[in-house]
Amino acid sequence: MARQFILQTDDDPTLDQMQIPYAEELNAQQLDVVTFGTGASLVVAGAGTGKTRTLIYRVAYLVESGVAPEQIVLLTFTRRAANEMLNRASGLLDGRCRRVRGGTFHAFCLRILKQYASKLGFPNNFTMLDASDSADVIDVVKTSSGAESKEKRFPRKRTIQSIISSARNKGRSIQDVVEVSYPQFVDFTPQIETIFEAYETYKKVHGLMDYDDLLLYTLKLFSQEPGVLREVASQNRHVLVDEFQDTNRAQAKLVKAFSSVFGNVMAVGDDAQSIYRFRGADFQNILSFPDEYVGTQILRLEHNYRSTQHILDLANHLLDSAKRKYEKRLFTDRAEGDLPALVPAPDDRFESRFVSQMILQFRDQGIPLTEMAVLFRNGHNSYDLEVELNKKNIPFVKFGGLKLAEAAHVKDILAHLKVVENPQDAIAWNRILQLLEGVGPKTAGRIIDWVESNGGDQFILEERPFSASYIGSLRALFSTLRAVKKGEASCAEQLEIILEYYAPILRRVYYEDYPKREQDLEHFVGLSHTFTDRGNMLSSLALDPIELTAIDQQPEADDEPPLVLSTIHSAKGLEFKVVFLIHALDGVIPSGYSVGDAEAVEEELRLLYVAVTRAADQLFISYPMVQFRQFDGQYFANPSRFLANISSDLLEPCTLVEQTENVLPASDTIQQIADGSPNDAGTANLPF
DNA sequence: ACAAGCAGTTTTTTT
DNA sequence: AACTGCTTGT
Repeated sequence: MARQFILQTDDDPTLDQMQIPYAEELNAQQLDVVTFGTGASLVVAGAGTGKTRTLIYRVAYLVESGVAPEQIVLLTFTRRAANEMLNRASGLLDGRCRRVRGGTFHAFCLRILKQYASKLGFPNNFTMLDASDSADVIDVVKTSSGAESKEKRFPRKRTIQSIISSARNKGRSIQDVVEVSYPQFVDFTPQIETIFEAYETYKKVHGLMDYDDLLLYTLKLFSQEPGVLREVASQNRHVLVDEFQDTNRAQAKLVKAFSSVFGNVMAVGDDAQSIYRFRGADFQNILSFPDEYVGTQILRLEHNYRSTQHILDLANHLLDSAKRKYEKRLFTDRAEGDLPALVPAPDDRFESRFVSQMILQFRDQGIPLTEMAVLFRNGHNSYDLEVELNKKNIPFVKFGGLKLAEAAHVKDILAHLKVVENPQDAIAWNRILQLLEGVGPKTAGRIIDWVESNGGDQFILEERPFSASYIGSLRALFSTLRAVKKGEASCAEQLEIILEYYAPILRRVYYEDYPKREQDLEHFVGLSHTFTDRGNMLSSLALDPIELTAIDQQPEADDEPPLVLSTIHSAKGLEFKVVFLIHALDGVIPSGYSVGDAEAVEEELRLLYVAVTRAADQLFISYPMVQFRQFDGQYFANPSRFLANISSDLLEPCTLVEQTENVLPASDTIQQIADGSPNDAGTANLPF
């Protein structure tokens, strides 16, 4: 090892000269993290141990010790998390903290690539592909590369996209991924490999990048251009990484690269909360961190401030049953509170009525809706509940599930913007051309070829190698694109131009439900005022998608702050006083797709752990006993295998009973009734 | 030859 | 709700 010379910093303020009384506001472990000096550190932080709070104080501390805020990089999992942290840090100290750079790995890489794209042979106006755009590229190259087989079992475009993405994220070969995760398609491995190569070429030719490219091309840029690496890394005096257990190989390498000049990295994570294995995350990154950074200090946060002992007991029990043991035992000083409740409901409807009634009841007791959350494994698990909440006029926001930019009509208008931004973007062209009457895949392809070879990027139609049946619509399209491109119009104005052109198309294509979609688009235009330029807006929407339901809530801003509905994945890092976990069925959690793969089932168990540890005071786990399916009608569903055989000291089984006595005429309330003796191990009352 | 419409299947989780 | 395969219509 090279000799180290330590520079004395005697004029920097000491702890007691700082504005914030760190020693008073933090416990000893937290203070160690916050005041950590230079070099590499790994913070192993259990759920609810004040990890976010500690990071915020760390940022404030660094700023107070004289580090320029713009030299601090805070990498988080969502932009929501980054903004929240920086806002809180600003509240703690002052506005300087807002100048801290940060966001997701993808967003951070995008900013670098927008600067240096040309060094990689990409135009700097390259456009982003989301997962379904990527699948569309695959659809195109599948046919043109002749790899497609007429056999029935050829994988769908979405599946091929997942295979390719998985291989790239895990740094493995296509063959490996197919053999391990998609054994049913082993026979098609050569074709998938061909498609993969064609896919990579296609993106290069058309100036397109997918999510994985943002990470991988940034790494490529760094290895190809050491000067760029030095330039970027020398701006990062301190690198802080949240949720390190959910980073993949590429992200771990990026952290190394970002910190390669100063060597000051702090990675914070919890191996027990790793829930993104499916997209290449590897919690081994935590375990190998000390090997990667010689001299790493390992710091721990173990004191849970969030949950009652009962909730922690259940959480600890779940981890105990994991095959791979996590050396973690959370403890708290908090009073015991109520036992977590396991509530079987006869069916979906009962479950929804139960949850919504309990929510109203807690609200009457003074708990604001925002302090409560309903969590579920899949985005669609909450459909029935959403109907019930609407009926009862309970406002809610939903995180996870369909995103605004993923809705077909929004993708349509965004595709018009993309074409103006990057006329090479054949996928966007394809989308907007097929909206024209009389234009299908073949004709769209021919027009795209024409655009590429005839400078159609000026959107001028002179000759007409086109059929009369659609030349009119094509003219209208081109003149719209010219109008969008020409003016110095704002994003919102550009969208208005497109919308005016698109309105009749919307009505024709989505004749069944266009009013709803029109509303979405209007909200979307309103929202676009926050963006300054087109390129920025397009990439922001791809990287930090806005939830579709978040938009419905906007107009009535002074309404009661809403209840949170969220997939467990999207609830990461959040906490609530009251948590309902619904649809806790076997086949839902663990997902039916995971059974058979022990590692995948383990991840589902961690997912349940994450859900349970979101709760501070009250936890209700419910499931419908009967499920409906399209063809075989009703069938009985089993509760999650993770909840079977849990002692009633940890998770209290409860029953739901329909109210029989009519206290109120139109009462359809569900009444919780003690079944048998009060201390009977089998059942219990819920506090009505 | 190609588009459009219909019927039947298939759907995790996210940047 | 979206994708695939099939049939019909231009």
